[in-house]
Amino acid sequence: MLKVRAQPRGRTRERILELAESAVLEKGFAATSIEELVAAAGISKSGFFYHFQDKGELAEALLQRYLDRDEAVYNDLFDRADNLNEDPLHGFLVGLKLFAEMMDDLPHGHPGCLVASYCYQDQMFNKTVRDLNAAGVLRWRRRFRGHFDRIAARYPPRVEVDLDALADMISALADGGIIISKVAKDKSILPKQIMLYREFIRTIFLGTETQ
Amino acid sequence: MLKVRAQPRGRTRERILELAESAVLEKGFAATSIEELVAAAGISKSGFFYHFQDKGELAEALLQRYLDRDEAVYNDLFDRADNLNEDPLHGFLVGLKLFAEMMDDLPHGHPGCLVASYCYQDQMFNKTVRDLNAAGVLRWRRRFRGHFDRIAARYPPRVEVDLDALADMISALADGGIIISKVAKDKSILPKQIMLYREFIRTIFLGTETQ
DNA sequence: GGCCAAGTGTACTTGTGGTACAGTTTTGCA
DNA sequence: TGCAAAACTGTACCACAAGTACACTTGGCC
Repeated sequence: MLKVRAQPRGRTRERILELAESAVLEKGFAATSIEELVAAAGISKSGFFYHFQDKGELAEALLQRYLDRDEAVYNDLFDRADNLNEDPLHGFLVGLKLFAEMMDDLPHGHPGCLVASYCYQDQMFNKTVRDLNAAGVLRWRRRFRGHFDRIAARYPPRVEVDLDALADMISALADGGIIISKVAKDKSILPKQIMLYREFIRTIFLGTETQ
Repeated sequence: MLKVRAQPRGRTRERILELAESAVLEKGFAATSIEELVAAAGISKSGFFYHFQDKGELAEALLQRYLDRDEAVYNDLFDRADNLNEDPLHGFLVGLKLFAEMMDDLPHGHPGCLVASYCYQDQMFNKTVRDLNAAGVLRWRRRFRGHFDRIAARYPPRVEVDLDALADMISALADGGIIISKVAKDKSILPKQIMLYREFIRTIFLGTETQ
């Protein structure tokens, strides 16, 4: 190596995580080699093992970072939407619209969901990572279930639905929408699915006769 | 090897494909080794390469088989439901219910969707495989779009929706539902999502006031 | 009794994960 | 300014799995 320059705290680790995330989303975890990561990050193999004990620790850090970021972004988005509006239903509908717009604004479409990626490589990971993944899904359910409880208190549902299932539906639709978008190479599919979900929520709590 | 017994035509190949499919759905394609497959199939490594030129050919055959089976199963299911009922809407609603029940009856939940698995390991595959995957998604869209055209002719939609997006929604929800089911380790999630979708279809074409 | 599908056996190359450890540079702080 | 700790580098290894190549063998069937 020509340049030998230690980075400020945490910088290199972040860079590795960033590179690893996109590689994992494109090829999967098993096919992402440490060697390609260190080459891209411009460090040596030893540098990698300075930051992570082994590849499994990378997997864990990667997912933890993803879940943390995800939660921060969507908490912010739905809180902002809620604060714009007194009514819980209309606040949530604004949130869903912002969500759809955010997905629409991604220049190359959504890069992929680590939870989904890990799900299809389950056996590669230890219990800690699998539990982390499960907790991520349940967190989404709880977040949206909270919205629906507040909404249902004011707007009795016009359709008989299980509110937990309705909360899971947004996770399923987002993960599925990402996949269909990626496979069909049409980035507009995901935001459209979010907007369809929004339409469903609207008819559940407001009915169809009000249109 | 102690036993040297050639199998009747196609038998061994099928066995490899069967073993490969479940292994790929559990660990991903890259992490599925040829060695473990041949060990499980009770043949030698050379035997594998007699049936498949390389690992890529296995990937292709695997996906092709999956898509063919998938199409046969769902064509049969929705055709049967349609023939039970004169009305296109009610026939389709019966089909969705059968679909949900089928998912509910799987003893260990849905084993996973190869399309989704391949999607998150995209860079591992050649163009043929990727095109095959995309064609699979478009086939689902066309199938359901056909249903909606027939339904909408008789029941003007009560909610403004894009029928192509509505057709994609079932693919997204199925793929997403599989993921959420697997990650949360709750096999009931997927059938519930299908039934929620069914409820959405019902309100779109019948409205909420008829309930 | 010969053909051919369906294999076996063996040897090889390459890539990857992981270990070990001594040395070097940079940063942050007092 | 000086020093300890952090953040690396370089080199040299090991074990093993993936994948390749190819000559050889077996058994069923017409």
